[in-house]
Amino acid sequence: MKKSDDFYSRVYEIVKCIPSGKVTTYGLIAEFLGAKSSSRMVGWALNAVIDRIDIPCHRVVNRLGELSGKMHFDHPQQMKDRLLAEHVEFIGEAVDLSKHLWKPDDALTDL
DNA sequence: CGGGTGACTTTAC
DNA sequence: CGTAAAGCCACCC
Repeated sequence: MKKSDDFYSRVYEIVKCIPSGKVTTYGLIAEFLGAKSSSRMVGWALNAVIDRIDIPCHRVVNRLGELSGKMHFDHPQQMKDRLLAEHVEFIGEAVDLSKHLWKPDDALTDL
């Protein structure tokens, strides 16, 4: 495996590294990749792999912790349901980032 | 190269 | 809270 293929591949690698019970944001991933303004591409990249269980797209939320991508799931409720199953606490419809925010930097330890 | 796109973000009304 | 618009950038054709 290469450490850097494309922007997309990097997104997948990072998302796959998100530990259970943790979530991250599009902006954080994009920023980590060096293109903080390409946060949209992060979500778009996930949409291309939404079918791959290898990539827990449900652990990626917007900067407020809202499940902005749930609408793209076959069953939107599943996104929140999965997070709840991973002991992720919610504040209304948003994840409690103050307790479950994960940074790509933490992946460096494993990569 | 250029145009279209988007699961973002920010500002504004 | 809602919608709108702009900025922004990588990918695809």
